[in-house]
Amino acid sequence: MRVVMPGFNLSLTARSGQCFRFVQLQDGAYHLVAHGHQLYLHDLGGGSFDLSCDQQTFDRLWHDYFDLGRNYDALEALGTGEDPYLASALRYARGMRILRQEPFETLMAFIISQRKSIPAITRCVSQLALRFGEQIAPGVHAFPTPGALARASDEDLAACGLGYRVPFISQSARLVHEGRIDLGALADLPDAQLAASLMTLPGVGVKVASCVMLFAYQRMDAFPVDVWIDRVLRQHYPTGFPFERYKGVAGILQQYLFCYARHQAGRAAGG
DNA sequence: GTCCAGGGTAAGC
DNA sequence: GCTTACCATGGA
Repeated sequence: MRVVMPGFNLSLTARSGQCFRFVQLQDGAYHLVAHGHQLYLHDLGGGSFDLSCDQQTFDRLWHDYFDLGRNYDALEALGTGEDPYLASALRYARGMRILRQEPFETLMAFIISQRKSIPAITRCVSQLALRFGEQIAPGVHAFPTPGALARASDEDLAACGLGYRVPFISQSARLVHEGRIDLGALADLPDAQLAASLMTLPGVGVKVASCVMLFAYQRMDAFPVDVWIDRVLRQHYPTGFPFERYKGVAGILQQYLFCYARHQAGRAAGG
C-alpha cells in the first residue's frame, strides 16, 4: 500500500542504532521484523512510501511503531541560536524517529550491546531470531519469546556470538519468563521506578536501562550516555547538557546527537 | 599486533 | 559515594 509519512527519514531511522532488525535490500528498500510481523518499506521520495501491509495493520501496528502520532517538527525550533551543535544535529538527522519497540526484544538487544559495535549487535540479534524465534515467513524469524531464550542452552546462546553476555541474557530471560519481572506492568511506573526495576536484571545498568526506557517505553527524558554521547557532552557541553531546557524531548535529542556524532566521525575517517 | 565497540560487575577505597 | 580490572567477540 502507498502511505504518506511527511518528513519521515527511513534510511536514518533504520541505521540509527536503536533497532537491529532492519535489513537494506539490493534495490535500496528495507525489510523489518517487529511485533511478530515483517514489513518491506520502499522510500518513493517526497514523504511517500510503499509498504507491504494493509491499511488495518498499518493503523493498528506500524503507525505507532514509527511514532507517527508525535509532532517532531517542534524539535526544529530548539537549539537554534543558543545551541548550534544541536541545531546541526537536528538539521543532519531531520526526519529520524524514535521507534516504539517491544520491551523484551529491546531489553535483550541492549544487554547484548555492551562493548559491541552496531553491526555486531545486529548479527547477534539476527542469530538469536534465526535459532530461537518463531518462523513467521520463509527464512524470516520473529524475535524469540522470553521462554525460548530461557530454555536455550549456554552453548547455543554462545554460538550467537554473545560472549561473556550469555549468563546476562539467560538469567534476564528467565526472570521475565518466570514472571519475576513483568515488562508490561513496568509501563505504569514513573521513570525513576522503571529504571530501578530494569536495573535489577543482570546485565542492565544505567545506560542499558535508559535505552530500553527510550526505545521501548517512550520515556523521552531517558538519556542514554554511551561512548559517543560521552564525547559529545565533553566536547560540546562542557558545562553540562541543559536537560531542563529540553525537558520532555531530551532523549529524542540524544538520538539526533548520537547519529550526528557518528556521521561526523565517519566523514573524518574518510567514510 | 593494537584499538575500539550504544557497559556491567565486583572489588577496593 | 568514587575508581579500576576484567569480561568475549569481531572489525578496522
